[in-house]
Amino acid sequence: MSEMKLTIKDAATELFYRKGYYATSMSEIAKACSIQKASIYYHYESKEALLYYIMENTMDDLVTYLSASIQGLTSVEEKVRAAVKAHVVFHLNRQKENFVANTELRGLSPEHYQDIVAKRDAYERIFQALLAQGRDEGVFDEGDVKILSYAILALCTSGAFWFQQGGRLSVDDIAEIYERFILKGIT
Amino acid sequence: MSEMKLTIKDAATELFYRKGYYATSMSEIAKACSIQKASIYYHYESKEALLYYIMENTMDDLVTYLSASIQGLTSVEEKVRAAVKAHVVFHLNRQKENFVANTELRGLSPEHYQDIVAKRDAYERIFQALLAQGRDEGVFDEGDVKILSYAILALCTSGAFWFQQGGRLSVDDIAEIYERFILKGIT
DNA sequence: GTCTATAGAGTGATAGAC
DNA sequence: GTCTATCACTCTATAGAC
Repeated sequence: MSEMKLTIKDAATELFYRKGYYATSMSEIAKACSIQKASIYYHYESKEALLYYIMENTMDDLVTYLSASIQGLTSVEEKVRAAVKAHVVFHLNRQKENFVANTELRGLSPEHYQDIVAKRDAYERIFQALLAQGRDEGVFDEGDVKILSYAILALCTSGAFWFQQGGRLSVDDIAEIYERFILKGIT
Repeated sequence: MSEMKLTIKDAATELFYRKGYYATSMSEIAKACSIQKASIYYHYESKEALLYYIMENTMDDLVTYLSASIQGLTSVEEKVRAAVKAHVVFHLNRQKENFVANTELRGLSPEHYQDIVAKRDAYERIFQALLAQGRDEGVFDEGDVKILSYAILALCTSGAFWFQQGGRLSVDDIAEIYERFILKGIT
């Protein structure tokens, strides 16, 4: 990826995060990069392609990070703990792009929308499989696995909506609070 | 409130929910009401005023509903249970306007934004006071009251993002799942 | 209260020079 | 790769007739 292509992506992420996708114009993105708006179209086909590009990268990295975080662990409880921690850490460390990926789905074309939702569903299924395994092994409570997974992910994602870098609590502090809360809730 | 004013509000709520505030035009709202877009301005000063009106009503009703739901209860655990249930039930029964109130804050003018955020903060403080009371009485675990309140509210609000009327689970089913999960998490 | 007509500004995207 | 210029369109909002 060329330097300017990356600069544009970062500027767009920041603006989509702060103002929203529809409220952000190509002129504003261009201004943030000190180029003309026409120049963006050399790097990206359209505004929607730019949004898709941000989301696609975020989702792919998220799945990769989660998979790496639970690999090698043996007990299902360990795995869920690690998965929760990974989700929280990823969402807080890459707060802006995750916020965009979670709130601007409606900005995508139907094809791109389907693509991102498919990635999100695959990601959710990893959590659902762990919850089902824990339930079957008798480690976790009975409970509706789908609803529980939605609850856990919504909870862990919500940090990205209010977290402030350099604030009172560190990323690890917050990850630990959520981890304890969730494990108590399901075991 | 006149009949047409209400019709416009409902149509706008539906469209803001489905397409988002910025992606919805006054023409679309007008079309959904079978009037011309200019006629909307007889009832509402601007598009932003319409958004504010929706949010203000929702927040005021939410606070009223919560207050009524916990009034008369004595133990702090009872109160938290009732508060959680009230929050979930309100958000599922009035799903669309709650979704809008939670996702379109950036569409408001600075003054209106402050106003709605103040209402939201006041609402959150009711939960925070209950959590602090429970912690002081030794009924609940030690824990960061602010972070916990954000977690609980994000969790209970998230139902409004995926809930489908007439689906597999009823409003009461979901309220009960969340209630159990949260009470186990904090006690 | 609702209409038609339009002002006035901004939008995403493209053409073609350099 | 970036620029200037512009197209074609949409948007919110207003003026004034009825």
